[in-house]
Amino acid sequence: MAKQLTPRGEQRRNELLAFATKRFAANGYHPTSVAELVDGLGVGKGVFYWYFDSKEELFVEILREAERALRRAQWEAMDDDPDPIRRLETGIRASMHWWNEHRDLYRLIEFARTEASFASGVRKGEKVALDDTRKLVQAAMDAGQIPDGNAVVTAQAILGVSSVLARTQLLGRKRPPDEVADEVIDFCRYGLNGTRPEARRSA
Amino acid sequence: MAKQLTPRGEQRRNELLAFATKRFAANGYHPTSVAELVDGLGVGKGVFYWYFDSKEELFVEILREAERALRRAQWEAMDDDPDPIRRLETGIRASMHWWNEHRDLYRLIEFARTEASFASGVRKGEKVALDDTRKLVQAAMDAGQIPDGNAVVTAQAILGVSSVLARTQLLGRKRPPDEVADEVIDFCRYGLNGTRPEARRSA
DNA sequence: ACTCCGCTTGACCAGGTGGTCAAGTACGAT
DNA sequence: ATCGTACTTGACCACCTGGTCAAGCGGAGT
Repeated sequence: MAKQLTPRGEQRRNELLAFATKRFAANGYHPTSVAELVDGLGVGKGVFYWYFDSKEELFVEILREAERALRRAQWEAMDDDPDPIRRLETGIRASMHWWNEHRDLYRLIEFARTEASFASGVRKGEKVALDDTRKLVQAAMDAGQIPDGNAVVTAQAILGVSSVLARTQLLGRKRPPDEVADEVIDFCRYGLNGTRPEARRSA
Repeated sequence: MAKQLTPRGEQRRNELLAFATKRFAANGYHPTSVAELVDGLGVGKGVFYWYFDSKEELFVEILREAERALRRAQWEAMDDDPDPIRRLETGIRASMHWWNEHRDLYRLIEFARTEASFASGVRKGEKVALDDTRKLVQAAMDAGQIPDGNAVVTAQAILGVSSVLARTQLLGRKRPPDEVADEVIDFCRYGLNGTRPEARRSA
């Protein structure tokens, strides 16, 4: 697409993006028709196709923006901390807060992974996330903070724990993001055998 | 449904189940039409509606059978081992082998979770899996094998690591199930800080 | 006052969709 | 041989889908 938009146009486009996100998350991508979207906004169908080439493009756009926003949130939180383990923890915490405020997007990304037409895009985004994580794990290994091992697998495991606890504890039961982040960090650091020498748990 | 089926009927039904599983996993549930299924099998449309009330029922049936089969595989593997940690490990290993041989079903369950009409069914199945896991974690805590903690969250974390590494390592890169299971177990036991005193890694 | 163009309208389309059903076929039991 | 019923056929249906487009609107620039 990439069209020149006036401020008014920009706003319409965002309305469409936001409303579609809500409906897709609530009802699923396929069951939500373009008609439902424009009716819900009280506009004609042509509006939709003025801003997007297709329903599919709209969805891809939502995904792309979500990934960009999450990544930015993580990087802003990690800021310039030089300690890899602390960066990792901060990243996890930032992710939890972000998911907490963009619950709909979690489900959309999960769906996108299950359908061939979107899976490749999602995988690209996840590759970036994995690589960010992997680099931190590798740095921590190099610095001797944690024992050597397969950094890729370790990074995936960390993302897996984050993802599952985000889904179940944060989005499912509605626990506070910081609490869930603490649990993710705990499990990732110590695993089952973890001896936790001192009290932790942040505010 | 629940109809009296002759052996021939039973076979047809299984053909439909198997073919639909393959197509749903490859193309997605919604994009796969009933017409495509019956054409692929070279039968008339009435055949489909003889065995299933609707496309949706077919899908739910696939999910239900998948969950039952996986659970049975886990329990058969764990058999009568009294040690909870070892049971946990065996369960993880069995799951990896099962997913490895039923790759299509992984994606189907992931999709089912993203759509309101199927999500409740999936959650029920996952609740069972979580409870099985939680009981083992609790038993290990009670026996003093691992430190006390929130057994539910821990169980979820274990399932999360299993799930992610199954998806990425087992199904994505096509690593052997036993290797992936070892990595899951390693991470779950020791986390990042894990010191691994002796060489592990099974054959 | 007029023009221009970003934006909006909604009837319309071709092509599917899930689902039905009257009719027929195959086959085991008698 | 015939009968009953488990199964199969495929034309058919009402409805809905994503997408198009000629026509019109409205507000900023002149």
